[in-house]
This record gives sequence, structure tokens and C-alpha cells, in this order.
Amino acid sequence: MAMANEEKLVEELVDQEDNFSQWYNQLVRKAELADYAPVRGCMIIRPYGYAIWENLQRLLDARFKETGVDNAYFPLLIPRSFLEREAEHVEGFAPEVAWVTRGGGEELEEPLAIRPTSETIIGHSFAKWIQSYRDLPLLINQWNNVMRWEKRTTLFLRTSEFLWQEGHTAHRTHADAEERTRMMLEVYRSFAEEDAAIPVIPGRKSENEKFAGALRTYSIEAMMGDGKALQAGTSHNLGDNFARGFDIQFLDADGQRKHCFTTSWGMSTRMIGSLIMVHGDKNGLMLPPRLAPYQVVIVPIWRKEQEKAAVEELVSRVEKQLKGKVRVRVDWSENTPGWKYNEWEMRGVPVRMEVGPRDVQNNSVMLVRRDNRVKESVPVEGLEVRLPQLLAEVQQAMYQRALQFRLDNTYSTESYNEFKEIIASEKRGFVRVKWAEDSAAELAIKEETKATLRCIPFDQPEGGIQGNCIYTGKPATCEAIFARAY
RNA sequence: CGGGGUGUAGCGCAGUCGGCUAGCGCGCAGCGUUCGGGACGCUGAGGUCGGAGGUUCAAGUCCUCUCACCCCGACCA
Repeated sequence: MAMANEEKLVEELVDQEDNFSQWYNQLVRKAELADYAPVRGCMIIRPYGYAIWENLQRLLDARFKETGVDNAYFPLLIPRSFLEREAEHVEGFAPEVAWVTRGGGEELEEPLAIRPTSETIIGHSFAKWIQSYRDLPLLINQWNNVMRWEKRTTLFLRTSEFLWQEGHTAHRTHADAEERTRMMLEVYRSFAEEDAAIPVIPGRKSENEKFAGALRTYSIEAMMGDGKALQAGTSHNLGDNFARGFDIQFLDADGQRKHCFTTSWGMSTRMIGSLIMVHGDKNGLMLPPRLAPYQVVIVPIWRKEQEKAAVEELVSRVEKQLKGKVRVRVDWSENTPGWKYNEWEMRGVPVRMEVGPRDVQNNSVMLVRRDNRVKESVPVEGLEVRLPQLLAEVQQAMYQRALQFRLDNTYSTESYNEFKEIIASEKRGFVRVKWAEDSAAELAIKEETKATLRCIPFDQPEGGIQGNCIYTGKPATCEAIFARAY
């Protein structure tokens, strides 16, 4: 008997519609993704949450390596003088840097910053490593932690310490740097859409929103389940700003000494927050199969001891059959089957496999999808074919569902009054408007509506823009997307 | 960092006008019956009442300070 998809079975979880942020916070903790730490603004990532991170790392790292990037590791502590070498950079990060001022019981001569990001200390190394145009491009990534002293924190979305990767590259020409910046944004886009099943809008950040010290910042923007926007990855073209600050020079083929052009790009544990808010529903998490720690949870069912023995035999046979093909977890705990169904749905496992006496009799198993609770009985022999197929279907359906949600909550308007109504409404959403790239107008809109310019999407109308800026009335130069953001 | 709120068992909470041995539900442990959508009975373990100081014969309860978390702002790839 199939249950209605709308039926809510996890009673303890508040409704998304009632209080989205409370739903989020409860879920992070009930699903055992993370916990609050004894240190203000920091979090403890629990094994289930960390397993998602490991899957993300593995898939994203492979995508980086396909583009020729190598991994390395740079120090946690950065000399103060380094941060000060790029004027905009220091100004942008100064308020949120944590400092080490004492060590070994003594005051340090030069305070050390706990890295908020590593452009500076990596720039210092790049200057030593790069001598010739033959040394370029230099393509480095590091998986690490960074610290930014945030005033207001939320698990995964904004914590004082967080895990991420930061890629740093150096190039011979500005065009090469720009190409790499866009290439890495495309890596993020494909990862988000194909692995995380999160549809995103790639685009360029406004001057106000760009990275401190960057020439240009690109980002992918995703819509969360409450209609708010979340920046899911960024890629910066740093021009020669940092190369000049750190003397990253090379001798070009023409015999001239020149400054490099550098880029940096990052994706963080915030992505896990994004997974929760994009895919989660009233019953809890819904994890895309490619990132789920367990793709299938087996729930054994039995009454009598002899039934249990037969079920055990079938379960172990299935486990062996799927080993190395599908990530499987068997729940042998003493909870009732119904309890397990709810528990693993809340924790977002994409497919549940029920194995009971009836299945033993038929030499089959019952598969149930997390996303729509559709059940199917599958013969054991076909499992290692059918299951990966089903997981791919779930992955695709999750992407489509998220995309449809974003489309349903994306608006286009030429009236600023309507713009304000949409942003102020319950569903929020993205608003796409004609725009003249005026920073003062952008700040005014933020002041008046709390909406920020998320990006100027790459996807622009063909044949240029007709009409005027929604705020200033000046001739529009592009279309821009505004939204309330996390 | 401003305004508001909350801190009592792992989680969620009650605790009246300051009063005697600090309670309830869930969870946890043991035993038994259950088991295809969050089963039940019995027995039991678990508390420096966020922390410090004060008032009092007496403080979970009143006062001061402090810390943490939540909500709203300001701030923030």
C-alpha cells in the first residue's frame, strides 16, 4: 500500500512552512549532521554530515584534477604584513580576522592572522615558484579550514570556522586568467547540478558584492526552499592586483618582466546547508544519491527467529552483490520497521530496501524511493542493475523538482512597486529586472527591500537590452537577479 | 555590536507567594510480549537547576554580574 506523498510522518520536526529556519536547525541536529561546539560560532560536523562532505570533496576534487589542478597545503597562520599588501583585501577582511598575538608565553613581534582565505600567503609562494612564462599556468588547490569572525552564525551556512577548498592559479595573460576563472565557475555549476542536483544560476557579481581585492567575481546562485538565495560557489579573477602586491613576476618570451594574472575560487561546507534547504521536505532531509553517505538503507523485517535467519541470509547475499556498486547500510537495530522508515527518511537516504519473509519467499526485495515513496518489488538477480538505475532516476527527479521550484518562484517585472511586493511576500523568490549597473541604486534597493543583487546572469537576452533600469530609469545595460539572501 | 527571549537529566518541558526528598514526557539500561509506516508492560539508572557573587533561617524561585543559544536588526564571498 503506497502512502500519500504529502503525508507527514516525522512528528517531531516543525513544518517548513511554519518556520523555515527552525526546521533547518532542528533537521541539522536530528539528522546528526552537526552540533554546536563549545566555542562560539563554531560547529562540530558529525560523522553523517562529514560523510556528505567527503563525498563532495571526492567528486569536486576529481573535477578539479581533470582541469589540471594539483593539491597542496599552506599554513593556517598568516603574517599581518601579508594581509596588508593588497589594500582592498585588507579593508574587506579586517573586521572578521582573528589574530594570534601570543605564543610560547610571549607577545609576538608580528601578530599572525588565522587565515580568512589564503591569497596572500599563497601569493608569497607563487612569487618564489614562478620565474618564467614556462612556469605558467600554475594551478593549485587546497582543502582546508578558514576562520572569519562572524557576528551571527548558523550551522553550515555561516560559521566562524568552516571547511572549504580554495583554488589559486597564476597565468601569463589576463585572458588566460579570465578563461580559468570562468572554467572553474563552470566546474562548480556542473558539480552543483549533476552531483548535488541543485540547479544554479551562473553569473557575475556586482562591484558591491565582489570579493575584496578582485577585479571580477563570478558566482553560482541557488534558490533555497524558502525562496531565498544562497551563493553556492565563487570564482574570482584577481587581475594583477595580488601579483603586484606579492611581486609575482615572470620573464616572458619577449624578454620583458611581467606581473602574472591570478585567480581564486572556493566552495565550502555551506554547500551542505544548501543541500538541506533545497531538497529537504516536511519529513526531513533528501540527499542526492551521488552525495548521500548511504544510497540505500536495508530494513530487515521478521517476526519469528526462523524468519530472521532467512532474512539475514537474503540480506547478506544482497550486501555482497551490491558491494562496491552501491553504498549500502543495513539497519539491524531493534527498532520497529516503521520507526526505521521514518528515521532514514528524515536522514535523507534516497532509497529504502525492505527485506521480509514475503521477499524471501519470492527471492525479491521491495525498493521505496525517498522522493516520492513509490514502491517496486525487484527480483534479487536484477538488483545490481536496477538499483544504480533507480538511484540515477532519483538524482534526476530531485534536480527537476528543484528546478521547477526555482522556475515557479522566479519573477520578471518592470515595476519597482511590484518588485517590492514580491520580495516582501511570503514566498520571496528571485526577481529578474532590467538594470543599469548603478552601485548607488543597488545599495538603495538593499536599504529599501533587503534584497541584494545576486548576480548578472550569463544568460542574457539575445540582441541586447531594450528598456530602462527598474530603479533609476536609465537605459538598461543588462538583466540582473535580485533576491533576499542567506 | 544593539533590542527581545530562553537556559532545570541526552532531548522537550513543568516547577504557584522563596519552604521540606526537584518532577513529567520522550530517550537510555534489564526482562518479557511485539515487528511490512515511529508497538507495549514491568523494573531501573540518570540532576553541582548554565556559571560566579549577593540577599535570606531557607534560593531552581529574589538581586547583581557573566556565559551560551534562539529570534529581530546592524555587519558579513
